[in-house]
Amino acid sequence: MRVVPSLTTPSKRAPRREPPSPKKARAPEIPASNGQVDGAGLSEAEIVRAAREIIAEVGVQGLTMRRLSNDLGVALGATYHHIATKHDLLLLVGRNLYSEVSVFVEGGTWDAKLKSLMMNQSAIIGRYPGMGNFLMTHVDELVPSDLNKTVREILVEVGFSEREMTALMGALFFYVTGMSAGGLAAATAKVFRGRNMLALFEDGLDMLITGARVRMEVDRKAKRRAARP
Amino acid sequence: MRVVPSLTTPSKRAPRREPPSPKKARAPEIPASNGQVDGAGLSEAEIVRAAREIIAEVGVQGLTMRRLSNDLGVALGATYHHIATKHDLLLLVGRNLYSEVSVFVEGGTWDAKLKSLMMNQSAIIGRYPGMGNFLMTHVDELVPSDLNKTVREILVEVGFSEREMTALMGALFFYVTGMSAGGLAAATAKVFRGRNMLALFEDGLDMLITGARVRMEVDRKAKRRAARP
DNA sequence: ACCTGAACACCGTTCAAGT
DNA sequence: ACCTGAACACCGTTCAAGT
Repeated sequence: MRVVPSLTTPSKRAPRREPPSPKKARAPEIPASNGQVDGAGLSEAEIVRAAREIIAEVGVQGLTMRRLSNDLGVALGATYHHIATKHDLLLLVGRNLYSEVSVFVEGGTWDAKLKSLMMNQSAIIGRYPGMGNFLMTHVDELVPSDLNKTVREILVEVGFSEREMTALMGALFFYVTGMSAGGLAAATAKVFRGRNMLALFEDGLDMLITGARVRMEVDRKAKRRAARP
Repeated sequence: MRVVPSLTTPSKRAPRREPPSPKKARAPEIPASNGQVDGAGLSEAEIVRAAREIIAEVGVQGLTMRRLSNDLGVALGATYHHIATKHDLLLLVGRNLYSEVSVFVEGGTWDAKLKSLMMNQSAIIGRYPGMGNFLMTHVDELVPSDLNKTVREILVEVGFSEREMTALMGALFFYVTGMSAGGLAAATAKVFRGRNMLALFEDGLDMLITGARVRMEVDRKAKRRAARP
């Protein structure tokens, strides 16, 4: 799975991309009043879309500002006119991915909802090799995300204290993102020798949620007792 | 904390390292019968030690094969004569770190032992910026480690089933390593706005272990019931 | 404002040549 | 066997110059 850049790979570069066409071949449209026609000129959204495509194919490591520009049909400098650094671009991609996770929340009970959300997140991030890794190291630059808010609402409603909630959210984030980044991807991993990685992922998730429930209930009881005279 | 390579940093390189001295200044010793005197000539162990030093100072990103060679007082090619790739070097460093985690296990009960082990791991890995991140993505190339075996023994002894154990170990790994890599490092992170990151780390750990205990006990009872006529 | 072409200062990795 | 010097094929980022 992992490409070790060594003797075995004579040239890392793909056979050769199509030469930089003088723009995306698209019907010339009447310039809209906002001055930004869909597809005419580079837009942040278009760059992010192209970046996602590349990452899905060759991972974050394979995403190169040059290759990105090539796919967009522009010179390297043009891309840099819209995005300051590769780091910024990955941040945009990350936010873009998170916005897709919380669209549909399945399940009735809070834990079912939470679980579906997390499985969803892992599935989406897992599709983009190297992204989980990046997200992990840059949590602080990525929140608050929509997903974050959604999870928060679910937990507050069932009576989680701020402290327990924060702990659970942190644990969930690192477990899910880490699994998507490292474990789930390598299905043949020997760490969890035995079977089905997805089943193991679910087991761990259940474990975490169970622990959170127990602690939450203990916390609740303690509060009720304190409230009684 | 994070160095964004941009305008603000005119030159990423440090002021200038000492010029490559014609070898580590050390007393010439009688060549031992195994042909490998301590410090004479490069050894894998010495390279790993130097690499750890650099990573501790400037992170995995700052670890450069050139800088490493410079610190070792040899040419770039010399380092490559002992280590095939940077990837391999990081693997060696990772294993080296893990070997230090499981040296002392504190606590009497299994969960206390487990917790001390995990806190220990997080402390060690947290000292080497970027390592957690690397370990995360290369779990499969790093096990079985001593730490892995130690944890396994603890869990088997208290009666964890293979399945529950694997799930817990996976969850622990990603939680602890992820936290060390992303959350714990950025003490000023807004994600866990509020307070003490270390306390939150402990809360999450407790949550995870609690969940594991509950599931383990349920599993045990089910087995006992099945055994009864 | 937006884009091109070309450069700068790095990387990891390889390799002929020396001892 | 072990090491040096120098190269190769990349990177991310910048920037004068064009339109």
